[in-house]
Amino acid sequence: MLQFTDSLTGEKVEFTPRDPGKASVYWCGPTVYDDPHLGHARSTLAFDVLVRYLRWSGYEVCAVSNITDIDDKIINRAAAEGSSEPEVAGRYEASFIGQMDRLNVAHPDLRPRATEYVDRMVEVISDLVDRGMAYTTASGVYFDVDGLDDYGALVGRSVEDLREGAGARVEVDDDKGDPLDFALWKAAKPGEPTWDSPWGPGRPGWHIECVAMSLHLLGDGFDIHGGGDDLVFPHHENERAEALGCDRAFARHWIHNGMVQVDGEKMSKSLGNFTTLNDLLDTWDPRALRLLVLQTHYRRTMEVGSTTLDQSAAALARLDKFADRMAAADLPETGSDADVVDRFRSAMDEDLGSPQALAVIFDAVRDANRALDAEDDDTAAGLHAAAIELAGVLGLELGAAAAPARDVEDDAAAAEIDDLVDQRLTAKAAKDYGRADRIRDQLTARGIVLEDSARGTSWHRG
RNA sequence: GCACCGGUGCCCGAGUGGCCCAAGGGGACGGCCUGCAAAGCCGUAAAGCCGCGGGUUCAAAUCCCGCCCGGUGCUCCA
Repeated sequence: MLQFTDSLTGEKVEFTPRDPGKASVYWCGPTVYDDPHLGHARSTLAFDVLVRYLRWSGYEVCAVSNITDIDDKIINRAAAEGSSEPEVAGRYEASFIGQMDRLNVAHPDLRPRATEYVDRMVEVISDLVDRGMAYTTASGVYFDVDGLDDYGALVGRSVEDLREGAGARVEVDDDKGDPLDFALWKAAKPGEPTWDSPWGPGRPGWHIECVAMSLHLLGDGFDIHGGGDDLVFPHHENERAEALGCDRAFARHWIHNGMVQVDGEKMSKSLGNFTTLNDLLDTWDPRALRLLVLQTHYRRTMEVGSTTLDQSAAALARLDKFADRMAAADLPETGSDADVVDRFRSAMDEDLGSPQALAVIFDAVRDANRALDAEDDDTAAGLHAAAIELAGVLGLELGAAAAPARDVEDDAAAAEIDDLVDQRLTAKAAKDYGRADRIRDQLTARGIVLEDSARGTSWHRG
């Protein structure tokens, strides 16, 4: 039985879905104003694994993740580059999806866009106004935090506490009755995209889109709402306030993933330790990043850097070699080793313990290799099947065939290298090892690594 | 400043009262393989006590208090 930490209570809860056998999951997708970064990757991977695991566990899952395609930053970007908001949003939505595809992230069942939900947002806001939970000013419509008993419950702070912090740091907007109140609808400003509303032309505030979309697509009291830790406040707190302000049951459970650090520091553009995902995935196999993410528990802060990526790439290479070795061994067809599967399930059921789950897989790999060495093909087959199946549950496909295609080598250079490799083999056959080694050294100096095997010699760039 | 989260071997990182004299991965070392290597497989060592100082307990990496360090949040960043 799956248990996970519900960030609303901070306690582990047993997952008991609203509808038996079904799981409804919503997590916050990106605001598409720039290329995705490591943080997006980690968060998306975390929920990808959650969804995959729920499915594998037998749940019928409906997974929803949004695209926020209207927002201050998108407007600013469009203005800065002299293009339009839809153009900016479209470009970075495509960028996001493209990078997530490289990471083998399963597409959510539904991927709603904020701009497609403005009417429904207006409905939610109207409801809040009718119920006296929100008020109108010249600059827009604001949510009245005092109307809700447990505002601050998600972030674990009292209204007074939050107000103190807000008063200390935030410019209080004259229009707002309380510094904690937040905009549901922003009145139109020159040059900004606008939609019609009962309060005049304008655009939706933040937070509101996720409420409109999640409740519409998954229904009241859906199971799990997730996102990065940094969204807990104010984003998720405010979403919750909006839904509860309408007297509607919101997410039954909340799951938040930890942040990413680079070299022990906050990852940010200004620190210059920031690699775009795109560049990173050009340099490392996307599966190495997934493996790295899985090796850290999802709630913890994790370290990403060239060192840790290299380490994961090495581990991945071992898994690929394992898969290839077993595939070549012509093992009997068999199901996954039941004990390994059980241990994997125990690990994942315990707050999605992917690090331990991975340990189970690595143990199976070692044991399968040992079994194959001992010519115990039946044992090897069951362990191999389990390792492949369970890695798949985590979104990892193994084997050289699963690795991304390398850049096509320059034909002339490749032909020359092939020729040298042949010459070396000839020398070896003649037991002229001095010459064979000189050729190998020459190739090594060019960054070419040779691998001899019973089937001949292959080479790759080191 | 306030709040929350974290500090575990050379590195990444599990573990949150006894099953821990602490998983797994990387690296190191040794063996097998090889003409020798590389790759691969197997194995071994490595934390003198899990940031520092107190305390609770029969028992703590795990709970409490203080301190140091890192991160996140405090109006729009996953």
